[in-house]
Amino acid sequence: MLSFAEENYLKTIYHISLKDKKGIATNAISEVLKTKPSSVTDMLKKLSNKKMIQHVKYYGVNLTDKGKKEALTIVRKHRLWEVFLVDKLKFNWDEVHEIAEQLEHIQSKLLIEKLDEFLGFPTVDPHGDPIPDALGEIQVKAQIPLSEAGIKAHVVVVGLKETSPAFLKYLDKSGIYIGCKIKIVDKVEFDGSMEITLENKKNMTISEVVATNILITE
Amino acid sequence: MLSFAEENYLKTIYHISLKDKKGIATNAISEVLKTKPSSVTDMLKKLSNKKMIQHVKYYGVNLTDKGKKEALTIVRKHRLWEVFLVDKLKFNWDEVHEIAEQLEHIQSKLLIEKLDEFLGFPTVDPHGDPIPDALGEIQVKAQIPLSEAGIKAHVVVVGLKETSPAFLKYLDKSGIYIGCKIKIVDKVEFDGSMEITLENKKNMTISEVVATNILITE
DNA sequence: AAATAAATTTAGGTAAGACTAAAATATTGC
DNA sequence: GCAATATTTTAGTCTTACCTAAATTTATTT
Ligand SMILES: [Mn+2]
Ligand SMILES: [Mn+2]
Ligand SMILES: [Mn+2]
Ligand SMILES: [Mn+2]
Repeated sequence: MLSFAEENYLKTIYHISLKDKKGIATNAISEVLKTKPSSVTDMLKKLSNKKMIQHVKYYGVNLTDKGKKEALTIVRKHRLWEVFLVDKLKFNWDEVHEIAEQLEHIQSKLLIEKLDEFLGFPTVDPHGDPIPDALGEIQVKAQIPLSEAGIKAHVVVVGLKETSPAFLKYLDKSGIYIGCKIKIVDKVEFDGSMEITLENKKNMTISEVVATNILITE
Repeated sequence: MLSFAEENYLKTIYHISLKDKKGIATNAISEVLKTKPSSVTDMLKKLSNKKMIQHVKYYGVNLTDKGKKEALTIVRKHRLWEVFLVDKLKFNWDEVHEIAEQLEHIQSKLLIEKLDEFLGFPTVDPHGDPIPDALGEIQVKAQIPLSEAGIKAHVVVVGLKETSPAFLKYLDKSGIYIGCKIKIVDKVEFDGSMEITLENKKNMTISEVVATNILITE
């Protein structure tokens, strides 16, 4: 069994490792977790003893297979709970992270299996991030800007580049949200704008700026 | 903010206080929480400093209004989560307690309000125990044994005195569960057995032993 | 009314997880 | 290549929440 603190460190190391492929720096972890570097060093020793990480003094850490699996389990739980909060409890997608930070530590395999089923086995969370499956496999469908989708393509919105309130408000008004399906009807060469159809058959035109800031798959 | 440990102590003191109206003994708390009496004394000092309890050395503790309100909030969260686990995730009622012990500590007022709404504002949990409302008011309908219900009465099963696997199995087979409605058709004076009708119109006879171990309201 | 037993508190200690200050090591600039 | 700087680790504290052992207080016997 891992403590809350141990789980949070593993998850943080995992998240940093997606950018930094090599050894993760003590300072990088301390910045994310808002603890002092000396506290990080203490924890690294403990996680190293538990074979969750490999730690080379002064040179940084990497997750072991065991540690990576633990981290992915926590990420899975976090994202499933976020889906629950948004889809079932009608939270806004920008209100759920802090609560999921707590819920991700609840211990019960059966609970997560049943929650997954209750939610209809979602593959992305409300922010468009992929949800690892029960085996820790994460589906890394390439996320491309909507502006690069081909004509006649059917795509799914999975994320945003821009997250300013103004942009979110515009999307909300337009009926575009993470997970919604879009068909590309036409692209205007002149200004890069696109004609699209939403799930509800609503037809609309979006500017190139908007299209480059919406990330899709397929 | 209260720690998990502090919340667990308050909840335990509250539960004991439902039986023991006077000062709660240190030993009683230590038995429930499976900690040593000396550890309980330590915690009582802390809770006393926080004005959650009144502690008279060697004579026991009582919750203050503040402490009682905190305890009821935790009970409310525990029971709402149990309803969620049984009603939505299809857990069995005997599988949910341990998970609810964890979920009851999640901090978010809004979460509990939304969960309550999502569940349809339930008033009892899967074990028939009442759920305090957001203000900490608890509906205390008297629970009486089924054996004491009058002829022709329509009653609702709200709890059990006996919880042995054998008894639970029998109830399951008979179609009797917490929340089910029962009509009393007749009582046999000779052996105390009762003839009842279930919601699904099924007629059956139950022994006095069974009738005294089922708790009902109305 | 002592003596004994039971309950409770005090004293002192441990492990987890944070901290500060100081030492050790690595990196950078000239 | 070496001094200055940045990073990381070590050493020593603190708080929380537990523990054991011993002292204190209350309850029960005789
Ligand atoms: Mn999140
Ligand atoms: Mn997310
Ligand atoms: Mn319970
Ligand atoms: Mn219950």
